[in-house]
Amino acid sequence: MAQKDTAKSILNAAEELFSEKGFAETSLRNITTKAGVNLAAVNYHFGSKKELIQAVFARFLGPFSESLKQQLEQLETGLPGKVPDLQTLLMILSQTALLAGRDSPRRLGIFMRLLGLAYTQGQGHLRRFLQREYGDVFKSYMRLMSAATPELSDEDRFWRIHFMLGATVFTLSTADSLTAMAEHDLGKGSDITQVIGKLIPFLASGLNAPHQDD
Amino acid sequence: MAQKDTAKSILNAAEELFSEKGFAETSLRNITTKAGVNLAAVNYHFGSKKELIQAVFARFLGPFSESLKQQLEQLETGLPGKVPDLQTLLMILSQTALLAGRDSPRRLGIFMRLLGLAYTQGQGHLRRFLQREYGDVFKSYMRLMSAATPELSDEDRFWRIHFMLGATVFTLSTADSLTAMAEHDLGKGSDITQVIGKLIPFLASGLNAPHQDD
DNA sequence: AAGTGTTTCAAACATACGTTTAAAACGAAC
DNA sequence: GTTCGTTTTAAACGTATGTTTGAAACACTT
Repeated sequence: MAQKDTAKSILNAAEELFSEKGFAETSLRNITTKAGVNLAAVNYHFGSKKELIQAVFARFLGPFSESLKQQLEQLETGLPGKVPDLQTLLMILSQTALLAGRDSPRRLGIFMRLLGLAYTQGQGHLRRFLQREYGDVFKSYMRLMSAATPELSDEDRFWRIHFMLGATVFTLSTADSLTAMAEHDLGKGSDITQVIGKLIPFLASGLNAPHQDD
Repeated sequence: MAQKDTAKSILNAAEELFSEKGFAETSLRNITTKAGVNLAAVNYHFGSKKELIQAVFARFLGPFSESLKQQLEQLETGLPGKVPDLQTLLMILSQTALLAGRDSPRRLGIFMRLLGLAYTQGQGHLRRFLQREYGDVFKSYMRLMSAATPELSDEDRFWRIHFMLGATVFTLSTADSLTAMAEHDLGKGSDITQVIGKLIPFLASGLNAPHQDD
């Protein structure tokens, strides 16, 4: 193993272990053992466990948000003044995500699980980090989303977008257990691309559901 | 405080702290301090931290699953041979959940957050515990769900039900942060009952979305 | 009021954690 | 081949955790 590989091995091991067990339940000793490096290497290369967690997110979200930003700019210059189509917007997001996790088929699932953890688990520093680093692209996407659903009230749109977010994060993050269940119950497994293919019509239909008074 | 209150105070404190910070991040000292009881009380009353976690779930899920079982039996004897209606099934579930958390308005959100943690966080013992204790009612409900959506393929139904589950757990578990966001962004907050009111049409519409080939 | 089983308590236990240290090993430049 | 900055290593540090202990306090029956 060459010298620069240490940091990368740590990131690989951390990414996998965090997604399996959560942040607090994964010790630096777990990580360094799995990575085959010395315990002190984490603090040497990343400073602290918190910064390692952020680095794991940055390695995925950096390329992802960069790629998404490009796609969105391309969309806006391609159709100047035109309103984007909802299904298209969803497709762009899923394609970008699939592209960012293309190294291995499990990668996207792993990262979705991390994203879910970031939401549910304490880790206030992580939320602040994500907001600070990637808040802008997120807002851009939301603006387009609003333009694509002009018939929705702001309130309905707000809630339905979060319903979508929940369905996506939850199912993609547990995709491997779910495909195992599907395999067992129905004799039909699915890879993550197929799950996304099933997810999009569900989301599009839910987002466009008729308004219902309380 | 009377003597029997110790166990109850511990459960109350644990429920809240677990939902805020996760299981591993919440120490027994956190819990006993907040509960105003001695540290050793947890091990005396519950045996171990693991068993305390299970007890927190049992306190909510026991009444909930009992009540749901009753409702389902009532539904089947009320309409013998008849197929249940989807919207009705969703309503029953949400009403039962709201009823089980009626002590305080925050209770259901807190518990949903715990449920989300149970899924994402390691805690293998918890999943086994939940499966063993409440697997039967869950399966009954699923059977009715299948009967209510005969036009869906088993595969589509399987996935869409999990999409629903994800949207529900995610949004209800983060309901308080989301209502705060909604209040800030739109000037309109919502309590959890209203969120459920918005959720149900979204779910029903998503579940009945037209099938789309991969 | 004495006796008995239950519950509380302060203190200590062993263990695991994240982090720091100082020396050793390494790699590239001269 | 020596030097110098970088990286790795083994060991230790201080702190926090879950759990156990044995004595004290309590509630109830007789």
